[in-house]
Amino acid sequence: MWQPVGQRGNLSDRIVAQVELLLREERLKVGDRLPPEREMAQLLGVSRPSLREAIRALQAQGRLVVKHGQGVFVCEPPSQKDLRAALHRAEVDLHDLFAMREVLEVPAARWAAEKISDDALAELRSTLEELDAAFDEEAPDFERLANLDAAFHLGIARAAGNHFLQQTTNVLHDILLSGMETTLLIPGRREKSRREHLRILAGLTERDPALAARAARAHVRSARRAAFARMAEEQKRAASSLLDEQ
Amino acid sequence: MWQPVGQRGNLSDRIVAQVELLLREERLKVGDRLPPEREMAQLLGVSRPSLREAIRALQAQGRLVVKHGQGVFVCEPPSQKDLRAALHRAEVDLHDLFAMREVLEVPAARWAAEKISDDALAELRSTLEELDAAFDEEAPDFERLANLDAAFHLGIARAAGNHFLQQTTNVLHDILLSGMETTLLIPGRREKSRREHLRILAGLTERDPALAARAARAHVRSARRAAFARMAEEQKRAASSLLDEQ
DNA sequence: GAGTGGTAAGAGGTTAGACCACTAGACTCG
DNA sequence: CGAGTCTAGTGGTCTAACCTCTTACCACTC
Repeated sequence: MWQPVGQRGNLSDRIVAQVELLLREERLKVGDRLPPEREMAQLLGVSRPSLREAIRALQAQGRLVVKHGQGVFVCEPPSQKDLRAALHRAEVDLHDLFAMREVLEVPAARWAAEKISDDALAELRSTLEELDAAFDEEAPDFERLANLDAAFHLGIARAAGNHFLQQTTNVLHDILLSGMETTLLIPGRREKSRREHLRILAGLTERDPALAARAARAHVRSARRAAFARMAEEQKRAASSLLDEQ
Repeated sequence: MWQPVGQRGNLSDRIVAQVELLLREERLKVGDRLPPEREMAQLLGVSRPSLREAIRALQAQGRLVVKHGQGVFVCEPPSQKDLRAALHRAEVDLHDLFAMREVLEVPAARWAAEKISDDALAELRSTLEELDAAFDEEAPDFERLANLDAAFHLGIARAAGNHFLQQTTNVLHDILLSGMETTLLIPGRREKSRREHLRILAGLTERDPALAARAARAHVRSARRAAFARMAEEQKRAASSLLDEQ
């Protein structure tokens, strides 16, 4: 399992690659403890500082967690979030993200309403239907829901016919997804979001730029309110659980 | 700048935090080289391995890039890199770029007017003075003019306080520069552009968001008109020279 | 028997100093 | 003037030691 690493490239990069391989092959599973640093360094045929650099890099990527006096452990993939500590920093960025959504998606809806094709319109409609169907499944797949929601907005950006706008919207939604900051699973949010989406779609169908733009603005603002409300809720819960522990 | 780090937590984590702070405050800018590891370790009052672990972590996050034999450098935030990579593949035309300038720079001016600091305001003013001086030189350097013009608009995006807006504006102006699509050298354009810049600056100075936003919109539209007028002109000239050759 | 405290083993944390490998630019030679 | 060489400075790696924290165990006390 812990063969000496190969030849090319930075030593610690090679170590990182090897550990990532073991993670992919699930020979290292979540919760496993790695060998002690000294021992692992010997197994890999490297020095301890080099191994530690590799561990640092994997820690920064959220693949490993290091516990002083205990060992190095494989932790959950970052998709399953529990990083309560990062909430504060996330909030700062979230303001920026939603502000940018409004900046980008309102003109996108306006331009799309002027020039969207019937095909693209049909595609948007079917995306919304898929989203609706995905909600009604027994075990709604969070990632699928988030992707379908993003697909709807990206479809509008594409229909707007501005490549720069489209790519920027792409990156923005990537960041939103990776931050798992979607509001879809908030209780009561589903119906609201659904109505808002339909209003945007109506604006596009009517080829009414002003209507589409208004609907897009309303949607982004509503999503933002929901996101911040949930965040405040989570922080309150985190604070009270801290008190309970005392 | 490189004060010894504080007390709590892992040493290399504290170093990471300090470097991140310098990056946020833009005391370290994209492309900057960090001090040599040995020197930097001494400045921070830590050992070289500890510093190297911190550098590894920041490298894994994509904030630093290490070049053997050269040094450690600050690189673009990942989201900006993604956007640039995506746009490299897609072809973007001038219509798209100017449309996006309006989308981005109008809100930028509005937000900047609400929160710009006196320092940032002074910097913008001096950028405009430099731009004016550069015009009056015997042999105006086109690249310098374009960079100063971009610096003014990027300064506004920075003052708007939204990182994503700032990064997107960065990429946008890079593309404009690389396409040599600046309107500054068009006859009669200098004075007009100067007046428009001053109107934006006035809006910021008055802390009047609506005024700043209107001035920014007017400026982008005027620049767009100038660019397309010149382009039409050039095409006409090209066509007539083609006729002449026959 | 339950609770308390000390102790030691083993984990990560940090340091020092040395040497290797790569890069760029200055220098020298043809 | 060009091409090869040299050198200074950079990151890359290693060794070996010591520090600090966590845990488990065990003797001690009540």
